[in-house]
Amino acid sequence: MSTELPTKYDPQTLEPAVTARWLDHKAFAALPDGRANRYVVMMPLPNVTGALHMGHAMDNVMQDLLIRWHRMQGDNTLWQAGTDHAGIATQAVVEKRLKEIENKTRHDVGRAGLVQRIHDWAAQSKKRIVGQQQAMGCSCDWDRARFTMDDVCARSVRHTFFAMFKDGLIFRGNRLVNWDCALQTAVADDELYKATVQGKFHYLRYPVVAAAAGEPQHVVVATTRPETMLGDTAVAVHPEPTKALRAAVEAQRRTVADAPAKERADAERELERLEQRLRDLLPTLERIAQMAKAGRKVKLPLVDREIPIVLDAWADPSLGTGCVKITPAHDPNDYQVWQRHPQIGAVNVLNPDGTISDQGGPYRGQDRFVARKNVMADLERLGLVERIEDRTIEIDHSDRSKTIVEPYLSKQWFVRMGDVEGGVVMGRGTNKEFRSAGLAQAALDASAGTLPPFADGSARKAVAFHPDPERYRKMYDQWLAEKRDWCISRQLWWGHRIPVWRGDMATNRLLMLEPMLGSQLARNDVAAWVLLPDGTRLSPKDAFAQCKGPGAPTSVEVQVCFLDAKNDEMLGAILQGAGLQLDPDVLDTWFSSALWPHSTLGWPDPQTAKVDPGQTSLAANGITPDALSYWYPGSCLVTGRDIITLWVARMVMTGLYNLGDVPFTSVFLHATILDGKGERMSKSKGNGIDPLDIIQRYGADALRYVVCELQTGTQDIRLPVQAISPFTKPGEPEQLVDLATAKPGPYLGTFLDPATKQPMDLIGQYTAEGITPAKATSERFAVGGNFCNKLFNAARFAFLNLEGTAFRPLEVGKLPIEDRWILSRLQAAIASVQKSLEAYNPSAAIGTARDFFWNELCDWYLEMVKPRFKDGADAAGRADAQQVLAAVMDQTLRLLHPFVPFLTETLWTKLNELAPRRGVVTEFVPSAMLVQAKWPTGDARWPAPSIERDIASMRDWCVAIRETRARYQVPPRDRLVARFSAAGDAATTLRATASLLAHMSGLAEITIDTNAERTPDSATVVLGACKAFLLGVVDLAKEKARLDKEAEKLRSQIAGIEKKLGNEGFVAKAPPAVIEKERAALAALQAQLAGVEQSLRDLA
RNA sequence: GGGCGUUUAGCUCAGUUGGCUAGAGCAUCAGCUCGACAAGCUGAGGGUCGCAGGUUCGACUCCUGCAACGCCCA
Repeated sequence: MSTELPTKYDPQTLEPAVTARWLDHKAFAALPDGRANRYVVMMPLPNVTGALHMGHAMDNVMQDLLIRWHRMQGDNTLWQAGTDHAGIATQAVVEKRLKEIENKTRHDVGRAGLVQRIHDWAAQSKKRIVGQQQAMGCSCDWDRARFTMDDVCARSVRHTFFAMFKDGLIFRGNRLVNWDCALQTAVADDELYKATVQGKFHYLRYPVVAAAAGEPQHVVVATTRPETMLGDTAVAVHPEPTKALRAAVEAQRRTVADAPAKERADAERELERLEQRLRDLLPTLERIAQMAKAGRKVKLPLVDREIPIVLDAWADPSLGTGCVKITPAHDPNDYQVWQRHPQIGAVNVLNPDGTISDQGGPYRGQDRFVARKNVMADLERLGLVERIEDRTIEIDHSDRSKTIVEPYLSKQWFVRMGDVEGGVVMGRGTNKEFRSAGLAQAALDASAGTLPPFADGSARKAVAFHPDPERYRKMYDQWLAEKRDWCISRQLWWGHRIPVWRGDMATNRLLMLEPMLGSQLARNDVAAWVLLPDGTRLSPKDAFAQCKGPGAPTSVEVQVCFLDAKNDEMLGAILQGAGLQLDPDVLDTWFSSALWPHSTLGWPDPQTAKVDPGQTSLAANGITPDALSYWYPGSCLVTGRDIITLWVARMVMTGLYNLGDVPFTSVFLHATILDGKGERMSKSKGNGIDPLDIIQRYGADALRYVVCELQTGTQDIRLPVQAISPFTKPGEPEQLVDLATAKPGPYLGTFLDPATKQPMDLIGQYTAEGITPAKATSERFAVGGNFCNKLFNAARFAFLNLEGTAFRPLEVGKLPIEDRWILSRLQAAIASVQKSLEAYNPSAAIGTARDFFWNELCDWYLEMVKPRFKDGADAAGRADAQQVLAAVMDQTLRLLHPFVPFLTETLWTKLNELAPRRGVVTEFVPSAMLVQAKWPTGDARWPAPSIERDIASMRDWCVAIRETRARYQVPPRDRLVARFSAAGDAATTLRATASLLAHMSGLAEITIDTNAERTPDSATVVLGACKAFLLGVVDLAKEKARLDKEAEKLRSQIAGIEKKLGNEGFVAKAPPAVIEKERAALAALQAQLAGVEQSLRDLA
């Protein structure tokens, strides 16, 4: 297949052809083999909610960079691709579409119907995501791609849940959740946003029961949500109001004293307010605190319930009325109060749909906002409203439904993270089994390197973070150290269903069932618990024994989990008959994501792991080992730091729990992509741009180049984004609209075009609403396009001259100076790129590669060898030049391949045609495709420090001469005569490089003497102790002015160094090497100044 | 409220254990269509390193305080 390079760089035709070739040849396929060195990257699975944005592009490009680099280094490389079902986000999107398009709710289509629709949506989404990833050049083994709802993943979820449930690590408990009344599910904290709404602060009077003379008749409390009073179970007052208020006053006095002038007035007003309370409010509060100590109560109006007054520091005497109503089921702070005063209890007055529950007495069934009005009207009528204030309130809203969320007390499933009595067996039944105090502790030990050694005494590997190990480990450790239980249930239909049959059962019924159930519940693949009303958890065997005696509870809760999903049908029927139900909830998405590094490899048993048609089997085949034992534990996890707690920590925990080993040993945390305003790019904010937009305009290589360049260390990346206005008429110049300053349009992700005032849709979701879609772009990517264009053209030039290149072993020492120089620089560049990649610094790596390629290879070497390719040039010199150039191109393409794979792969094909055998001293290992070629290592025979110095000196002369030419406006084509005045080493170097210097700086003739004569029309170039006269250039006045300026600059530099050296402290205390360096610099500058001054005298 | 981070040229960012005149790309200006490349070549201009103190012979770098911005947790 002979390829003809087009005359212009065109990524739009070049890149799809390369993608097709890679995929046709299955170039990214991973298969276990005999290699001991493996490199495994588990892709942070994108959501099937929608398409990828630039943040994903960063994540994917970083992974591909590492993967291609390791693949070329000969590692057995697996990049495990896949997608996440993303429970709530996906269900919300599909439900929204169902409503919009068919005007149906999920209840209209039923659980199975909705799940089917989400599967259809997910399939579409997956296709789109994979398309994006392939366009970016992601070299994943697509035949191993997984979805978290696949059979292999579902089986892992089931096994993990079963084991944890059996170990007592999964339990059901009370929890205050953020309840989305529209979607009727709990939502996680990170699915909330705060919005300011106009609300009211209602002051309510609760009558004191049997108020004695001198006691207040009412306790006044304030609330923004008066309907929650129906669920009040106490009012709280501070245990020591005087002490607390005085402390607050003292603190405020100090604030006033320290306040800067502009804040003083405010601080003083606050102090005055507190002092006022000290006088007016304190006696009442003290009295109420006394009443609380005496166990007094207030009567909760409307529902006529007597509730206690409790002493709790949550009631702040400096705020509100100093007394707080306590609604444990509907407020996080009140929930905490309940934990401290368990006797007050909790009353849940809300139904899942946001209406008032049966507990709300007369208001039952009313929507919470309707009930709010009615409650207030009724209290008003009873004279129990003291006053109402207007107030703006920050309220949590659900990101998914955009409605106000309610704190809501409900039963949820949890994974116990804290330490457990007797510890937790990790990697049970494996040869890596060990015992940890608890799940979170195991993950903490993994980052600290304090996991116990393996049975054979070898150390267990730790997890390390890059590129800032301490900072990121701290984030990970701090979160884990809280060891907070992980809430894993979600009230959704989309996801892995919680595999537990549960229900309340009369105790005598349970005992009646013992003959039938007893043996089933004792099976190894059945885990069951019996919960007594006091919370005690018993095994069925213990329960059958204990519930027989007198005083046994009349009713118990039974929970049963089967290891094998098939048993949900067979044995489930029996349980259903006994009154148990399969839990309707599904698991948190992160539960299945946490298993990703081993579920995708077939855990718990790769031999029986089901794969889809066309997918690579995970089983051993008699020749090669199974996927799990070959690739687990993996190598590096590449992700953003926001996911350290949600995902990284949980993968480490489940890996240790299921397999007794960490899922990876390195975590590479890359930068977050921000928009032009410095806000995190995300789909839900509507500011995420599609990498395909960038690819369409600049090419995937350009995108990758810039993304690599942007990844420096820990610095987040600000990426100003413009919209390409879709309202430009054909023939008009394209209009770019800066999205950081554009006015937002009617929907999230839409903006107004300032020219036409029309809205445009940047996220492609509002075509139904009739909003014109617009592509995004960012001028930042032009840099990458420029680079690729340069690479393309440099290669084209090389290829013009490489026809008929042969390989024969060359002796480096006999090559011309420019060949030795470029090989020496190439060697240095390869070493430096390698070092930067090892340090997880792609920006430094691509920077070095670029500098080598552009500033050395293109700007100097290609120019320096041109004469050897001219017609009539010496044949042997030409052959050497061809061989060296082909070798340098070979190594450069290899070096650049992980960064810009498409273009380098294309050029590689052409290089293979022109120069199939290549090398300098020894022949390089050939490869049909660059993706599978060997990573360059350079050659220890290439470095030539003295030649690097000679060329550096030649370049200095060249730049100085060019500058002088530019200053005198000598036409570029004019060849000048130069006389150099130099002696010793400087003269030797000049002689060695004279012909190159003449070629590179446009000189027709060079003479070198110890004391060259200046002609009156010469411009003088001074470099160190040497001079050059450029003949026939000058007018005297201009030359004098130039030299004066130069002398002045030199004098100021000399003065600086002299001052430093004249400082006694410096000479006495600075290290000798530094002083010596300064002295040498001073001498060089003085010599140069002497030269300039001499030149000035010559002019006179 | 607690923790972490950032602040360097018009823009986006580098700057290693403190030590040459603080760098790069883009943008700007001047000149160049000379056989790979105008997405280019050659050259130039541009910075009180957020502010105020301190340590040191020497501070972009270390310490303290302040300010602005961002992220995470509550």
